[in-house]
Amino acid sequence: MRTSWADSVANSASEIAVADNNPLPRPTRSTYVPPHLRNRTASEAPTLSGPVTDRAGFSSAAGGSQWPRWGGGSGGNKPESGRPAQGYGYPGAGRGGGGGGGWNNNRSGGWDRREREVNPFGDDEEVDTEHPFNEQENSGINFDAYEDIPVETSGDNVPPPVNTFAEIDLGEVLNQNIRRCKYVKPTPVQRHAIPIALGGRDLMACAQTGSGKTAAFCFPIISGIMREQYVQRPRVARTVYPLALILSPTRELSCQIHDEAKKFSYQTGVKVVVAYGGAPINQQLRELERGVDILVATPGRLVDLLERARVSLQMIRYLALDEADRMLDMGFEPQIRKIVEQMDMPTRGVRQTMLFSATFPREIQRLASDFLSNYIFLAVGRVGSSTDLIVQRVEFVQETDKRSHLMDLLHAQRENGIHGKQALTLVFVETKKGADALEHWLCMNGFPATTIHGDRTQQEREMALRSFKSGKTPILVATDVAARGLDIPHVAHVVNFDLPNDIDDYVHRIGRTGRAGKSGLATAFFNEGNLSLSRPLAELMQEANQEVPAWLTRYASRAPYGGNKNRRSGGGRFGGRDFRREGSFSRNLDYYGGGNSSTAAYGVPGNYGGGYAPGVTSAWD
DNA sequence: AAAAAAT
Repeated sequence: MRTSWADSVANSASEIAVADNNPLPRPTRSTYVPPHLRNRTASEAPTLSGPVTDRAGFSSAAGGSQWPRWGGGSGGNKPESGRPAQGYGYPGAGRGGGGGGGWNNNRSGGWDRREREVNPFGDDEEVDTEHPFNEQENSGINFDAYEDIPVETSGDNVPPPVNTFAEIDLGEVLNQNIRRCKYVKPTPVQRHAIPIALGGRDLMACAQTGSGKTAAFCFPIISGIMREQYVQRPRVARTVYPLALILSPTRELSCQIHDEAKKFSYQTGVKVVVAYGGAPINQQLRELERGVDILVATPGRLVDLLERARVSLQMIRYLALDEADRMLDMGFEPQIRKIVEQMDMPTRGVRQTMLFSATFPREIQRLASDFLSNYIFLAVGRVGSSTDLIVQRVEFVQETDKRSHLMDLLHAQRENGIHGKQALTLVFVETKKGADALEHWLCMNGFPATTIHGDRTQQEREMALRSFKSGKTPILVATDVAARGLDIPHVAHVVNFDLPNDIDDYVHRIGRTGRAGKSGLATAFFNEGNLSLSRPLAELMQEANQEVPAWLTRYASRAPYGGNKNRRSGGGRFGGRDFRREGSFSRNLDYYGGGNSSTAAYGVPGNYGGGYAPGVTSAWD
């Protein structure tokens, strides 16, 4: 039987009082610490925030600091990754003044910020330290859906995966937050990616957001920053020096990552700030000035901040690109190169770089390798594993019939729904104008809808998302701005009103449902305008054990090879192969290689039974 | 051709 989190917390509250040897003040409202008693550890090291081993509550000092102490002057290195000794300079040295020396620890501004930190978990209850990772607890993630998922890794000396959070020494404070999040055991991507990241290795990972991808790169980053005894950063007027940078392709996704990272870093002293366009910059500047360890950002706003010299990347130790293939495609690549290669960020091999996405076209992998050093490639998933959870339907609908067809779907859905309530339905269209038009039409016809796309103000976008999540407008019409990464609970149905031209986009779109191991439905409207998608779509559906309509198979068999960019560029659909391994020996398996072997890929159902089939797709972000 | 991302 399931025990609620609140119950177990209540039951163990008295034990905690004894068992908890965490020196930090509790986040309870009743605990008032007068100013003169605050920040006692800091008084032992006046300009710094105190030894992090105290703050983090690590069970041992094993490993020690992975990086050279910035104030110590010793040129240590990261033994695990064999990085060269780093001769960091001390930018701004001598410019600071006064008592504490010329350094400013941005993480602690004279008092311990944690005492004022808003509890992102919305309660002030303690967590169960007596029964860490109690298997009876339930995070809401359906772990059974993740059993026996095959994993492919390549690269030198891949650290072995772990099976439990307890096996990883992330630090007690972070462990508490993991329990507060009700994560009982790591998801497959976390099991593999966290040890790799903690080992200081660069990583290219194909993984599913719904199963905790954000945590997979956040935990090691937060833990790594905490493990620093302290970090001394330059003090240059109005410039801040984050230690970690997380980039994502949309503003809403950056916000989401920020929210998650804030939860994970609660009470750790690690400060997370988000910066994105469309919102007043002054507020973001103020947040930055209050100190930042982890900066989550969209590229445009970050470039702005860098050009204003309000942010410097020279202290960056961790770089994470979420939706990395998107970040490196034509639209974004120049900006990313500018940020990573042409500003003041430490070079690859000096910083640690982690790229995450589900889809990783070979061409993008090749590009991405510019940013990586001796990296490990990780692919988590199995033929049809995740998309098994999403029922995919394709219907032949002429352009002129799409609206009435959608109306039929929505009516049927409403009638089958509980109390006649409309289930959350996400409708993807091709254009911003089309989104507005469809939204208007739906509203006119009695279906409360809203829309999200790049022509709306940021306020409108955020309002639309809130209104959808809350069920106030249970239909959200969206462009591809909402296709990737967004974790919207309870999306029952994704409708591809207009299909995308790229199968990877389709994979990301339908992945907005069937999250966290739950089931979902995806319906696509297909017509002659989508011929180039017929082959990859039919393949994908077949590989995911979906029913492929005969008419679609016919279209697919007639469709010219190469109509889809992924066929050419090397597919990145799951099953994701490390492009470094695609030498001549695997030519006959390389369905995406541009060779004629690819024609063998289609219509060979015999391969799909077990294990990997090359070029397999799933809804893994 | 469209979408996203700075003002």
